Amino acid sequence: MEYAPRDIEPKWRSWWKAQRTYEVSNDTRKPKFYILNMFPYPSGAGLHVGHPLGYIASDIVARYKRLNGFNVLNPMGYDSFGLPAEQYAIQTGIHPAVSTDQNIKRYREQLDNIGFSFDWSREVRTSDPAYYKWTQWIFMQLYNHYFDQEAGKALPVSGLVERFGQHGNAGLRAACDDDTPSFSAADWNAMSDNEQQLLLLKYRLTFPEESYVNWCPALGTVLSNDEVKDGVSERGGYPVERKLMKQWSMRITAYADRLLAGLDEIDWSESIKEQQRYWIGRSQGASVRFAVDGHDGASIEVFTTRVDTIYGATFMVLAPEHELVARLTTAAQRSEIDSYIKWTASRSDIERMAEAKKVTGAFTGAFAVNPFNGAKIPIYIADYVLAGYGTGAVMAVPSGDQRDWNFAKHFQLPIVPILDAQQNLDEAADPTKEGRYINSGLINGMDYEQAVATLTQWLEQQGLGKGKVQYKLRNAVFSRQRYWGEPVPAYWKDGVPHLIEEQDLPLVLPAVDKYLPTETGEPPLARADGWRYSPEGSDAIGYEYELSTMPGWAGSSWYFYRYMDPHNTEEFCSASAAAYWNSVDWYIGGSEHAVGHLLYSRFWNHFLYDTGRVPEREFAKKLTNQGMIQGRSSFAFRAKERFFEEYLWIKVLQPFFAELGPLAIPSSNLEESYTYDFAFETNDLVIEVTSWKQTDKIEAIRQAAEADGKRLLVLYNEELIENINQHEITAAKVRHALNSRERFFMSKETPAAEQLFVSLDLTSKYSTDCFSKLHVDISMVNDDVLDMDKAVYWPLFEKAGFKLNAEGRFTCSSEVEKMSKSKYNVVNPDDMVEQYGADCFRMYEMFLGPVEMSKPWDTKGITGVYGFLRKFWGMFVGEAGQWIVSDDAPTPDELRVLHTCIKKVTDDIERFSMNTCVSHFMILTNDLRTQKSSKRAILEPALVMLAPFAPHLAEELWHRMGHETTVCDASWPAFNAEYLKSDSIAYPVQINGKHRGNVEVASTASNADIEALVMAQEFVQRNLNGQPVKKFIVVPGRIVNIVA
RNA sequence: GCCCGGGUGGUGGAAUGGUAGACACGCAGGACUUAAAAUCCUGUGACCGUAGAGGUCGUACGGGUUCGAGUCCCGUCCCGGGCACCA
Repeated sequence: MEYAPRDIEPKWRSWWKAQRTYEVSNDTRKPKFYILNMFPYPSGAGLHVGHPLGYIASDIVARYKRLNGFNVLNPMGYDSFGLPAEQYAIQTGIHPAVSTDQNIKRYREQLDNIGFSFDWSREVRTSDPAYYKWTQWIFMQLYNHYFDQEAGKALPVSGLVERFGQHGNAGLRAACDDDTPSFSAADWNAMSDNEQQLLLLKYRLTFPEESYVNWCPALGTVLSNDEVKDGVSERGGYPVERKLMKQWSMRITAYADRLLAGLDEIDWSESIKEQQRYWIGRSQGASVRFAVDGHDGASIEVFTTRVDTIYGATFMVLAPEHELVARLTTAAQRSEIDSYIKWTASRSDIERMAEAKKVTGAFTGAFAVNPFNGAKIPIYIADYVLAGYGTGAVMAVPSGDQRDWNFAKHFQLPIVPILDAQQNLDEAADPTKEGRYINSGLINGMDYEQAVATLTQWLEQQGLGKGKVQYKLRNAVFSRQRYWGEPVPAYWKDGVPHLIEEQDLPLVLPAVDKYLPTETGEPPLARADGWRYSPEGSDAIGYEYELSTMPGWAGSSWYFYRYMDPHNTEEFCSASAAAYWNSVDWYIGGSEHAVGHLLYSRFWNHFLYDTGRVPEREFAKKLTNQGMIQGRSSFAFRAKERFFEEYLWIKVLQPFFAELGPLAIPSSNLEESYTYDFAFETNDLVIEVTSWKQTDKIEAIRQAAEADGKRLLVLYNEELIENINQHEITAAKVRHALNSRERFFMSKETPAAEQLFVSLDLTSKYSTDCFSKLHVDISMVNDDVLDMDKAVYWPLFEKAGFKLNAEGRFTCSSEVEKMSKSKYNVVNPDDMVEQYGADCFRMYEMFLGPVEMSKPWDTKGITGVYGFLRKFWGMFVGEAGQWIVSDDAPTPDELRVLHTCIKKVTDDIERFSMNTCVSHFMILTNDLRTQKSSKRAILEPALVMLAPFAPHLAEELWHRMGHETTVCDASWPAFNAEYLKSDSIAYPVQINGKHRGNVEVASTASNADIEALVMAQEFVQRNLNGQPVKKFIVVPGRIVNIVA
């Protein structure tokens, strides 16, 4: 009986469901293993073949670990808040919860089809109030904590209040806003309750603050930096402006040091760690205050990583947006500064990038005073200094910094060497730290270490600066002006935020009439009736809730804990569940989340760890990035107006021109230069090519022709289309008009075709602006040839004509790009599963190549995997459907084949090399079939090994073998090296590193035996050709190399 | 410009410093068939060669280390991804 996945797969899927095969208990003595996939956003497009790649690989690991005696947590859920559902709601009025629910159903069906071992009883959805109750709860914990630098961790704000009442904030080392004032206990106690609350916000780990955001008026929302591309929104391409808004913010900067240090503890890919390090951007240096000459009280603070170069600072540069610029600019320089500021404001990011090498700037007319030597140095502004980074000011040291050097050269500012080891300062800056300082007052003669210590100490004594560590990392904006997200559990009273009571959680999203911002620009939640909170003791009207919602990363920052204890109504996760599952052992997902999700999650996890709620500082021990599956897109070329002119010129009119002489030929500026498209020297006919819909144009040309005394032939594009594959017909029309005496020729019939597509291989004859390149659904294209029968039903090809190639076929071009519905290159797993079965689909996805690498999807090779599964099945079940597995004792050869496979597959799963596992199974099957072997002692272990890859087939054959419980609970076969031993070893023999032949040697042979045997070989002597042997190398079990 | 990947047959890819190209696709030839499909068998890096003898070249390019390099080191080029005047 043939292998029939269509019969066996649904059967076992429902059996697993009935048996609850994949439900996992928290209560077991078994060692645990927690494997996790990044959960998907359930988009309306459904699952495509790229999604399951990581899921299949992790499912194999999950099943493998289970076979090895682990209690495996392999959960799945949905990151179900998100913008697409909201956009859809705006367009259709359908509540995002409804469309999200539908999308999830579809995802679930597709996922179920592939036979994953997910424990669906633990599914989570971030948009479920029972889930986001705890997202809100964690938000409240963050609000109620501050980061104490002394303790190196988060502590309750209640402790802070107590401390303020007794000591003020003197001596407190805590993460806080830069503008936090110093105050005494008396100051504190004299404050009103509101004033105290506002001050506490400067310490809380989440807090509202005015911050610049990327505001997109068209979308009515705030976008993150990575949602903005080239100054417009990535989605929709709407303009984005910088706007100051009150936003909730997360004080992630408090954890910068720990987030950086934690990277050393975890087995994540180096590229992700590097990206996070860069994002955190720690730099150690000093802040120095420069007085401004003639402006008492004004000072400019700079941060420098090279305080040792301060004597070489010959000018200062401020960002154009720096707050002091207006004040410092002298009357004489004002117009220059104003025009520079105006110019920089007009420059797009792209321009700034493109001209990165160009030096621009303007002098303010003011001078700063170097605190060390009192030197007055000019203050410039330039847009290479960023307002948002550091203090927005740099002390420029042209001898040590190339950018400063360029600037100094351009504005003819002095370049002062400060180290005796600096070289060639005429040509470039030299950033060395070697040598001894010169021209450097206090530190002359010192080396780098001494200089930094001396200068920093001096600055601190003088109160002019201090050693400082600075991070690029900014606090994370946490508000979104959107509807479809978690409501923030806070309300506003007299301009001060307050949390709602814990017992009132979850704060459920209210109904709104529309999902758009209000007319006054408030977020959609402002539309909700009665969106107010009435705490105990307040009047019935209550206070307005926060109107913004949480960002997408809120719910995904802790979901890995919810899977451990998904139905807990008392806690986000019980201590016992967290203690058992501990943290994620292996996390798998795309690298695009490197600094979004993966950094914010680590931040929340550090916080939860500080408050004693989770057992580990880092939530995932190991992380692997799966590569992207790219799609192969197909494109058809649609003719533009210009094509028809070129077509007439090339295919139809050439002979006529040869005869009658061309007067006008098409060119790109044809319409302006010539009245008609074509005219002849010796015939009074003129030709116009245009669409039949252009009646006004045709009439105008007709009048012009009459006035000129020309006879006019109008050829419709549409009539050319109808005869596009037989240009003789058009030629005949031209011939007829040329020879006629009539004045005006125009087709009377209304053409049926409206657009023309041109086969790829014909397009090269025409100029490139003759065509638009349009995506064609890949289901209609086979080997770049368009299936015309299918194409006619496709909306793109409505009323279309096709110019076919010489073989009468229509070809398309193709490109590899990201798989996406809008590119019509999506391959849906359902079709593959339908045709070949889930097991085959799973194995083929693995067989494509290493999981971590991106690769284009190509279905061609799937028949190879299908053939393998049929052969494997065929070792158990005969052609007539009879069971052909015997209980005979296996031969040493069969055992050797089996154990080779056990070893390789075991090793390769551990190192996530699934493609080679599939190869090993193929080799095993090919070997056993050659030996006509069907013995239970061999096939049963092989079947268990195959089970993680092809679970349905394995379950079927496992039961046919007489087992009643699931193959998932079998035991992974143990490798026995004994079976691999053989009596002889075939040594490859190299002479001077070149392979010359093989020699079969007894495995017991000594090196001397081997040498004697090898030297006796005819091919060895022949290749040595009489040369003396200098060295004879035997690598035991591997190779022999003779050096001559 | 900086950081991280990667570059191996017609294609996807394999190879703890030890016979480069496993496994699969595709292609070619053959078997079965009236024929086709399916299936099975054989061959398949390039080149030279009278062969299934034998040989030369070959893992982006140029050097190096080594008995031996796709793999390690130095330099160059190209492709992909990320960041971008970060003081």
